[in-house]
Amino acid sequence: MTISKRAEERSTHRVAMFVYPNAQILDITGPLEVFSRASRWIQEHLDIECPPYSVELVGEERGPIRTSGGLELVVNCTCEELAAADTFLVTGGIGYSSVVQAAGTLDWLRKRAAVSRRIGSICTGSLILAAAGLLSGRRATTHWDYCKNLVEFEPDAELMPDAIFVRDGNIYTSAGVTAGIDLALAMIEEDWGRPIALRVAQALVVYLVRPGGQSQFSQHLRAQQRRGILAQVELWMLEHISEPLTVDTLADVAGMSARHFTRRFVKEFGATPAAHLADLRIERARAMLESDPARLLKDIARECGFGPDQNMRRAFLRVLNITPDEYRQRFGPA
DNA sequence: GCAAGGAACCGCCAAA
DNA sequence: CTTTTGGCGGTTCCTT
Repeated sequence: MTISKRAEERSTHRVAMFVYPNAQILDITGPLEVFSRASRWIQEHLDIECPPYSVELVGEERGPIRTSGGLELVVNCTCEELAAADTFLVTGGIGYSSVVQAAGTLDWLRKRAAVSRRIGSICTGSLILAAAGLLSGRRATTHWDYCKNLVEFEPDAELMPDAIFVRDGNIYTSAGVTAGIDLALAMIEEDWGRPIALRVAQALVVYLVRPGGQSQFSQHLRAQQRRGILAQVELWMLEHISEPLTVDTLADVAGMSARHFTRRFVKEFGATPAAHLADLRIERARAMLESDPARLLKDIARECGFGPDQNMRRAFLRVLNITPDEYRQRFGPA
């Protein structure tokens, strides 16, 4: 078993999670569970003296806070009290809207970011990082329904709307709710290597069934709800997705010139024809990876219109920041 | 991982 | 005059 350098250090890494009233309970408990379970597993199996991770909840004040689900959590460390944390995570939830207006808190967050090894956010926590100016010039993601807000807070961020999580330097952002679990697993993989992260993930899958990923929003359903010639073209694309499709072909189907078709398409879908086609193909491939563990990647690639499986791999990395194989291991049947 | 060729994209301009 | 549409050419991006 290969263990990264960091594993040989005999200190406990502090993971601080910034929470606030009306934070989303799963954003907090998901990563918390991953880090504590990993900590126990690593200490037990690698015979390490002190636990590799300790997690604490940090907030404006000590004491109970009510999460958006109505449950109370106890903040055991205030912002002022927090010593240097190795990993600093900002949770999401509807309460984010108050946090982004608190200049003092944002200022404090900037200072934490400067002294932490890595900063992460879950769900709408990305908007808090954006408001603090920490995502300027960075690739980032957030909950699919809040992508617009992220761009408003930080126009200089390079938004990756479909990614499960995105790492840019020492800043990690993740998509909605359960993606926080994937984020925590990625950090454990970085610290301890892939085999251990996978063992922790396997242990967790037993308890955590992924309740909501962006892939559950079927583009086919959305296409059927749209109206107009471009919607018909989109349905045609879905029906012919395994074939090689060019902009010229699609423009013919729409009965327009390629130039005009592209213009109309971008206006309607917010993406260029090729980019949207890639999204449709990736969604089809994701569904296959999630449901069919036996199907070969090269067959999935062909059926989804990627051609050789290298093309699918590149498309996955480009859009989701993860390879098809890794996607299957994380989200395929346990 | 790299180079070459091709496809996609986009700004610009003109015509209807 | 504005809006819609199509063509051209340079640049970027992707596939092979």
